[in-house]
Amino acid sequence: MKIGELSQRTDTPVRMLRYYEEQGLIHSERLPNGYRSYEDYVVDRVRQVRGLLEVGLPTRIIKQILPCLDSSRAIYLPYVTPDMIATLEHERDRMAEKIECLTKNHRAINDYLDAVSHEIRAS
Amino acid sequence: MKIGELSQRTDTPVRMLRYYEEQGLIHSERLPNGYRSYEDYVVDRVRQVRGLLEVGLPTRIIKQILPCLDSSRAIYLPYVTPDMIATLEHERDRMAEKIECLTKNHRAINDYLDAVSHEIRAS
DNA sequence: TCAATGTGTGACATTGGTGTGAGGGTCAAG
DNA sequence: CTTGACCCTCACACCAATGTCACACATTGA
Repeated sequence: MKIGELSQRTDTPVRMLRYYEEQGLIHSERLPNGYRSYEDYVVDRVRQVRGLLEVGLPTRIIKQILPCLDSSRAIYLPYVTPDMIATLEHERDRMAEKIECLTKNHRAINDYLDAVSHEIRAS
Repeated sequence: MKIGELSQRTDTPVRMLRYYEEQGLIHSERLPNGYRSYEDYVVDRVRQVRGLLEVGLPTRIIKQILPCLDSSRAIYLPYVTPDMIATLEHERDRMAEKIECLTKNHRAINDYLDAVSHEIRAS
């Protein structure tokens, strides 16, 4: 597919798709006329990238961890440096913290909304 | 307490504390000499603010939802505009999405690390 | 063929969170 | 009284993600 379709299917500005490519997060072939051409799996990848960006990971980190999250999961041992392991462990732990924070606040908002709706019903 | 202590206790640059105040996220009294003076509860609030910032919420939104997350939770009905409710519901839903995204990726990293450690043991 | 739409590159602007430094008060300890 | 640590304000700088615009070429449909 071309960039416009990918943009629609991922609800992502074309500008950003080119940026993600520049940052090494997604890959495209080129058609004879120079247009970018994407494989289907890129749709999911873009969604994943956006998700990770939204929870505060910078592209630098996303680029590092993405290969490890590929569903076609063969482990390329040469990639597995102690450095990489450390990064992954660190990011995993940070994710756990974020999950905790979000869960807590999510619950608090929910509780509040519940309380408000009761309040309103009572008035 | 003064800003330096708050900074230490929250592991937050002084610069940022002043910024959060400017954005209306925390509050300080002033000592006679002009120094900021914080109540104890601000420590928790700063931690909460930082947590929310880390998961990608802008200060503008944090400012809106913070009052609803106060543990001393009396509902001030005048604050409860339909607008506000909509914002809260929206942010709550976004949080749920983020939790899902983080959980998925957290698990994937963990699985990967597990697989790697087995791989290493086997080699 | 013409107009509209899509794509390419490149450059510049903006925004939000953050860093940093200047210049100047406050205060406690020596 | 001086020194050093802390605080104040203000301003400028930085970075990453994103927006926007200009200009050119490609494609497609009327």
